[in-house]
Amino acid sequence: MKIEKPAVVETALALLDEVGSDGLTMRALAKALNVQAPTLYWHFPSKQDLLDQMANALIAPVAGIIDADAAPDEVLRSLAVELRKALLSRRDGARIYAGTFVMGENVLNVAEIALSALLRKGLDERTATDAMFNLVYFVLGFTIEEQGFSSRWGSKADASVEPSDLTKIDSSRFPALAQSLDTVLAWDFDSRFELGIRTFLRGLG
Amino acid sequence: MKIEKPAVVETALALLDEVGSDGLTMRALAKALNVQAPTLYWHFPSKQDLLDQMANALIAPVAGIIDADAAPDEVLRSLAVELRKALLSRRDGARIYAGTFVMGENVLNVAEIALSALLRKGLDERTATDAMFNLVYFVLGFTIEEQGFSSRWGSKADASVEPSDLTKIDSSRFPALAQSLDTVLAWDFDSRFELGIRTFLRGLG
DNA sequence: AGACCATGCCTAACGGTGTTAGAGAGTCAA
DNA sequence: TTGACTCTCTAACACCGTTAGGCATGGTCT
Repeated sequence: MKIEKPAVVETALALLDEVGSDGLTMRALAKALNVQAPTLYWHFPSKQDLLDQMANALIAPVAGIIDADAAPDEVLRSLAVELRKALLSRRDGARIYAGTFVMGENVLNVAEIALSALLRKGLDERTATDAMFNLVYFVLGFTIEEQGFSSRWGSKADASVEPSDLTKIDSSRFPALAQSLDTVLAWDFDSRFELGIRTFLRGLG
Repeated sequence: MKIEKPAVVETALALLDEVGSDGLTMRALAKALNVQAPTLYWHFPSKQDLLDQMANALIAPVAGIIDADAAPDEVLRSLAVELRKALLSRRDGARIYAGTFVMGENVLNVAEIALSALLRKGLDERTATDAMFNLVYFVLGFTIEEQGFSSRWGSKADASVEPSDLTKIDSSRFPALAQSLDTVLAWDFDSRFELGIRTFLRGLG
C-alpha cells in the first residue's frame, strides 16, 4: 500500500501525541504506517526534514483563523493565542517547532498578518519587524516552558503540584519568592499568557 | 585519576562549544576526561542529570553580576541582558537550558532579583510573579531562536545570509514582509532584543 | 596484621537509534 | 518483450544511553 507524504506527517503528529517526542522514532512511525523504517527515507531525506514538515503542519491552522481586518491589537492578540493553541495541540509541539527553522508558507502567512497589523498601528517598518519576531519568540518560549512543565509534573493528578521542594524555599534568603509563593504554585498559564500579550501590546504603544 | 563532579560539568560545557549538543555524547565526554563512558554513571545517575547540572552552571554567573539596588527597570533590563549572554555563552546553550526544568539555587537567585524589582515597581504580587516568568520566557524563546538561526545559517561567512529563498518572497501575497525585507534579512538580534526588553518594561507601566 | 568494605575505574554487552546499500516486486510506456 | 521508474523490502553499519559485573586501591575495624 502506497503511503502519501501528507498522511505520513499527519500520522507522525498523531503518534507524537501518544508517545511524545522521545518515542517518536522512525521505526515507531513506520510501524504505525504498516511499513518498514527505511521506506520512510524514500519520502523524506532525513528525520529532520520530517520534523520540519510536522512543524509546518502544526501551525497550518493559525493564519486561517485570524480576522485580519480587526483592530491591530486584536489581530495580534488572537494571533498569539492561536499560535500558542496550535503548539499546545500536540504533545511536545513547541519543542518540535523550536527545533526547526522553516520559512514555509504557513510561517510567512503568520508573519505577514502580524507585520501588517503592526504597521497599521503606526510603527515604522524596522520596529514593526522586530516586534513581530519578538512576539513570536515570546509565544514560543512561553509554550516550550509550559509544555516542559506539564510533561515533568503534569502526570501527577494532584492539583497542587510541587516541583522539587519549592514549597519550602528559605523565606529569609528569598523573601519576594516566599511572598509570591501562592502565585508561583498556582501555575496559571492561561492568565499568565494573557498578561504577557497585554504587556507586550501596551509596551508597543 | 579521580574525576571531580564540577570539573566534569565544566568539561561538558567546553565540549559542548566544540561539538554542539548533538555531538555531546557520554562517550565523547568520557574521552575528553580520559575515562571510559560507564565511569560517568558513577558520578551522575543519567545524562539528563548531567544536562541539568550543566544548565544550572550555565546561568550561575547571572545573579552575581546584577546590581539589585539599581532602579527596578535597570535591574530587569540588565538581568535579561545577562541571562541572554549566559545562554549565548555556549553553543546550543539555550536549547540545553530549555530541556531542563531545574529549580536550583541559581534560578531562584535570578527569580528573586527579578521579582523584588517588579514588586518595587509597585506591581501587585500576582502580576509581578507572572511578569517575572514572562520575562524569563521571552529571553529563553528569543535566545533559542537566535542560536537556532546561527547554527543553521551562521556557518556561512556571508554577511547577507538568505535562509531558504526568503529574498524572493511574493510581494503581492506578502506585501508587508516584502516592504520590511531589509530588516528581516539584517537579523540584528542585539537591537531586536533591546527593543523587546524595552517593550516589555514599558508595557508593565 | 588480617579482614572488610566503599570508592572509582574498567571491559563487555544489551537494546535501541538514524541511516545506507542493494535487492526485488509492481506498473506503465515503447 | 523489454526497459525504466516507483516504491517497499531485508540486512546491516555505526553510534547512542545505559547496565552488569569485575578489579584494583586505600582506609577502617577487629
